[in-house]
Amino acid sequence: MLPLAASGSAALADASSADDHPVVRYLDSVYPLSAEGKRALAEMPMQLATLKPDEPIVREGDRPTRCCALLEGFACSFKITGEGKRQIIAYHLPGDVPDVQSLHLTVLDNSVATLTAARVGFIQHEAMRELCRRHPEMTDAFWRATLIAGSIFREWVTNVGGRDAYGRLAHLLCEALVRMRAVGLAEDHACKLPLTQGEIADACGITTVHVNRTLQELRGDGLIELKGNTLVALDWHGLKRAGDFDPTYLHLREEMKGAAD
Amino acid sequence: MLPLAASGSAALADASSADDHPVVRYLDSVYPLSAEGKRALAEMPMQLATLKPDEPIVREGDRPTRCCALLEGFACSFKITGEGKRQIIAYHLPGDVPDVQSLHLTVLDNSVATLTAARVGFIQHEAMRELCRRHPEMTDAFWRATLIAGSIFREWVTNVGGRDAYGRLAHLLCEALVRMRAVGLAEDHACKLPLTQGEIADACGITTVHVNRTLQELRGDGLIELKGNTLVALDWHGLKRAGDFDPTYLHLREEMKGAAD
DNA sequence: CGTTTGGTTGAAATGTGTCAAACTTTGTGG
DNA sequence: CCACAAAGTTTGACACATTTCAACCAAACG
Repeated sequence: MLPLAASGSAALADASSADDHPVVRYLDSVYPLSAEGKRALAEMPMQLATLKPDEPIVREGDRPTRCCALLEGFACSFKITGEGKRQIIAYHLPGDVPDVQSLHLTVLDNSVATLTAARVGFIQHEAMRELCRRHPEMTDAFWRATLIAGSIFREWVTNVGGRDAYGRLAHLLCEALVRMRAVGLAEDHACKLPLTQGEIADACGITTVHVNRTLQELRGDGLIELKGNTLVALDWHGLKRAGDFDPTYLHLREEMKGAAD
Repeated sequence: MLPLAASGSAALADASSADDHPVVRYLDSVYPLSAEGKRALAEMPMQLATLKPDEPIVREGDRPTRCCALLEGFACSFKITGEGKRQIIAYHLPGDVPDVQSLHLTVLDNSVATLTAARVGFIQHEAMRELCRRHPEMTDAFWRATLIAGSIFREWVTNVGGRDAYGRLAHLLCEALVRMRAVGLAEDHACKLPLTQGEIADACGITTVHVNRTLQELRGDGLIELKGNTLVALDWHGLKRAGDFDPTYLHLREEMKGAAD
């Protein structure tokens, strides 16, 4: 793991290849980039920040002048309902830019916070626009990334609206595994799951207590092993079946489809 | 109501002003268009079709070569879960293009069907791309419309995941009223609600029976009147409170914010 | 080592689902 | 225009999934 350096303002591109840049790696997996595109992206000036777990990044109602790229660690988008319940609406992996839409929608309609210790890079909207102007492929790449995020929202509506607790959890775990694999953070059918049961609960729209009981069911059925933040799908096909999981909605590129097997 | 003409292939722009075109009207409400932009949009060649209620338009898994513009009537996007449940993930009003994302994502991840009798226009992807090339403002307008749709998905995740049946229904009705008003299909706090209780149920992730009972609660609390497809918010502020409704997520333009009062 | 955070358990309360029937409205064809 | 069929709404009794609350346990941590 990279050391979590102190805050500062710098481009992330040093001697190392642009492919080491998490945003480059993710975006390239979504929409193949040219060498120049990658370099330009990696050389974007951004203000680096190191964050602790559970730290806010941006808040609902903000009118940001910059985007936030997640470089290392995990984060989530969420809303707080009137009764004070937190609904997690998306998980973010390294390379994600959770608030790209702030380029076009002035006021943020959800908050973003870290789940784990994280390193983020803030990129001025103007720099972003300049990049897209100079390298039209970047526009397409961000477009596609945004559309995929939208597709995931649709699937989440289906998940919380249409499946019971058992199915929701199974589906969530399937998605976690596939997305982790797609960015190289999982091997075979095991990965880190940097979530407490409470955070899983807030994403699935059920209680912590019920998450706990339902996870035990999944374990009892021999589908998963989950202890100390490590998730293993003992029976991948069974888990997919339980979660009614069809990875189409992730719109993986042909070469990455293997991540879903 | 316009007569539902037989299918055919034609531009919709005749002698009448471009502003009569539903897509022009909606897109302009999202992102103000120039006169030329409006004209170009209204003159887009499209294949017209007249559809009955509950007719499929496109299906999950399709790889469309054209987009579908809803010209008249109402439609919805949905997915079918493994247990055969239908989860409605979005309602579409006249002027919507429910599957714009098919321009960038080859395979559709949800189905679209009519709710009422409807008139739709199919537009070849190539024509769409040509339009955006010639009139960059159209790219921005469709972008913004897509982002707003994404924002609505986020709110729906919150709605089905974070609120009980009473709140979900209240929220849904608030959204319906505001969106209807924004496109001129509602006056004051009344509008047509072209949905059966079953269709409301499929959107909220609850049962038809429970929708029925909960609607009675809303009526009993003096919040709404709802009979024969006509919805009236008797107590708009009470309904907003009940649904924990904050219209920020609809990203209405300043001039349209009145639709939410 | 004590303190905190997250996980686990049990019993009772409750919201929502299920099933089956009756009722009402809408639409249609004779 | 009526009569009938079809579709949508309403009701009741009961089953069940999920919540609530409270307590206890285990692991992580300074």
